[in-house]
Amino acid sequence: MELENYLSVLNSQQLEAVKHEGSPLLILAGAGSGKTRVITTKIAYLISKKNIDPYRILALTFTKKAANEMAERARDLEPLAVKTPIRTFHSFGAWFLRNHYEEAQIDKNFTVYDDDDMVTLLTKAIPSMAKKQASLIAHQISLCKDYCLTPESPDLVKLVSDPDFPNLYKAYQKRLRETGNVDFGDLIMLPVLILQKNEDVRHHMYNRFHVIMVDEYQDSNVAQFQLVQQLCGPDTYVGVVGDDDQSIYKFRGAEVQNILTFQDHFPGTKIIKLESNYRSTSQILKIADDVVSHNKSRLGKTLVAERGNGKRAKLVFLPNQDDETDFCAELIEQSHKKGCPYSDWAILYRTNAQSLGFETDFLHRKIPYTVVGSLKFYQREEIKDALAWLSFIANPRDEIAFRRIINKPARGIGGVTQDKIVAVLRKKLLIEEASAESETTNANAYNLIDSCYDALNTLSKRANKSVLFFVELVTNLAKNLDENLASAKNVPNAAFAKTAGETLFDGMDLNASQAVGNDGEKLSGFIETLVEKSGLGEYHASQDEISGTQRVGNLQELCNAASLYPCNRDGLISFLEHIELDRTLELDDDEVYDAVTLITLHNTKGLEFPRVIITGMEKGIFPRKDKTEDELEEERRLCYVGITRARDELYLTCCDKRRMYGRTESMEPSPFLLEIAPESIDVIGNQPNSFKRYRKALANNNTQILNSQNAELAEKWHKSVRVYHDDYGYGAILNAKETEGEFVITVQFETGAVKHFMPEYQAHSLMICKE
DNA sequence: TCACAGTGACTTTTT
DNA sequence: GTCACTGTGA
Repeated sequence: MELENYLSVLNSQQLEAVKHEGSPLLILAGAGSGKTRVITTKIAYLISKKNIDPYRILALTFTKKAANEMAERARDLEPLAVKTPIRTFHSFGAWFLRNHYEEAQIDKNFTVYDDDDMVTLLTKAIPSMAKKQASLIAHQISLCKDYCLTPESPDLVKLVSDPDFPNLYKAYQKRLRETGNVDFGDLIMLPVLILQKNEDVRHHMYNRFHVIMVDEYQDSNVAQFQLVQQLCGPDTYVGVVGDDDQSIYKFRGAEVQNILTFQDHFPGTKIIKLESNYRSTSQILKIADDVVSHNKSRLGKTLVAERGNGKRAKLVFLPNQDDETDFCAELIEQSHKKGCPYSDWAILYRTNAQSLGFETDFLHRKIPYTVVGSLKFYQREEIKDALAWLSFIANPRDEIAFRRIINKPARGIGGVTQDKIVAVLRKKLLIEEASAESETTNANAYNLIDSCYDALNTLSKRANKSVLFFVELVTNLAKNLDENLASAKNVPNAAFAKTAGETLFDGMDLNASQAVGNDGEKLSGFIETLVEKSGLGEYHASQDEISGTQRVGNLQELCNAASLYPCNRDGLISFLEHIELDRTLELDDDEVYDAVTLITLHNTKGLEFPRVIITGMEKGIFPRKDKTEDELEEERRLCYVGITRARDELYLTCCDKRRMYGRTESMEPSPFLLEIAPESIDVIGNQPNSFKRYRKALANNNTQILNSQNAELAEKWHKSVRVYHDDYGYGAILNAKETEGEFVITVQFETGAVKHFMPEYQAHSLMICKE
């Protein structure tokens, strides 16, 4: 279809946003208002109508899924958009660092440490630290990096008050640099620091990117904001899209201020609001609005439904979680019998753990499903082992990977021996640092293989033999990979060599999964060899026999995932990077089939489904227990996100009892359920008493009341009830409402005095008079 | 250095 | 109920 036709289907605000130029642009886009359409159309428009080189447009998103979808849609509109880098923030950061590894003082072949690796590294950097404390510190370090604060930043104390923390952070950074690797936070923070310091790099970026677009801007953190800021030169066009009501990543450093103060940082910003919702029916939107309107801190906007009234949503009360599973399964089975595809359905939950019950039941009933965003696969021991091998071959200074693989299967190389070898490496690095030879760190840098050799004569006879065996194993495997390099040298660039109008040798196009030739050796073959030769295969096969697990099968799965990558170092690095930046296991294309989606609420951002069931709508689960007022608002936004994923049908389920920690607990309905106006939703099943009481109070016009405990009080202490107080005598209730979570009544006494009480705490002095 | 058994902690949410 | 960590004995 011609672009004109695409422009003609846009509403006036969308069209304005697409055509806007000349100043920074902030699009405030409600859920389902077609913001992805606006971004993709804008990209196509810039390329075909404004003659912008597709290479010079950069689009940034938060998840791989969103990036892929955006790329696909842009390409459909304008084939040249295939050259436009549409990336996640983190994959952009990784690309940037591969091109500037020297400035960043990291290894060219760096890999990315995840949270677990951070914790392990911390315990090695500071041996006295217990694991629990290490997790806390690791989390705090991540948060600091989200705010782009180095150990030297004076603002560090604002985030973490512990006076010892800067030193811990510093020690961690030093150890991390020694490995040559980076963590997630570095992928954003290091580029910012380099750009701030280095004018040449900055100008290079100004030349490289003339247009920068950011999606889901409400979830950007301070570091990401600074990155965008640094990338923008005086002539760069910047456009961001976001919705403050959908900001759900504060816990990870997301800063709503970024969207609220965008205009201050980018003067002359044009703001365009998109308030027409093309996704959900108005019944569903009404519920979403009922809930989110209880938030105090929001810009405030009202979505207008463009899709008619639709079906009423249903609130379903169920005895326990098994009934919840059954209810969902039967609902889906029935609709499937009537011809509705499984893929119309999505089951949403607050925590990953909740997927388990659905998985087992669906397996049993033969309902096909996919679990989206589950990290489980890459958390499996055997997968971590294989990935550690790959990481170590990619970067032999990777201490964490080294420790993981050197003694697995057991070769008699324990912690003491490992420490010795690592100490040799660290000593050497220290000497190098002192003699300032750091420029030569990369190509033939001293690594753990070298230090293994150097440590040999200090080891016991047994350890000596094992270490020798290990280093030879690694060397041989690495040779395997490097020999392939010669034959497959040009494979990665081949796919682009012909199409590139202008060649930019910065690897931004390098997408291994597209670039592997049909005939070239595949990386999967290498991994198979590795699994066999390293003894991992045998080791895990025996584990399978002992406990009936599927480890060998999982390892095979990992090999399959690598089949799209060429068998050389570049292929290995891109494979690892791909996995590190997107832990969700992708299905092979031919395996895409009709299935129910099981997904956490967080993961649904940017997605939509015809039929949605939000499960576990119980206090303590959703919202989670011990939330402060601010966090409660974020949970409420999460609820809003969940509701607005639904196109046509919405179900909310709430259980009376739920098994937790192996115990069965009695649950209360989620306060969010109480916020939905009774006329907006049909109720099915046995309403809990607290819920009934609340609704009754609501009917008595006590609309203020939020929590069910107070609803109980409100039933007794409502307006115009006569009371007697020990000190003030007789009176009548003027007003009853909830203030800051407490139930407060106002009483007019016969003496004329007006007093406020919390009846909950006045049982001894205040009583209701019988009529 | 390793295997096993007992204990305790535990569940957010993700790139 | 499950998983991971710790300490003990071989």
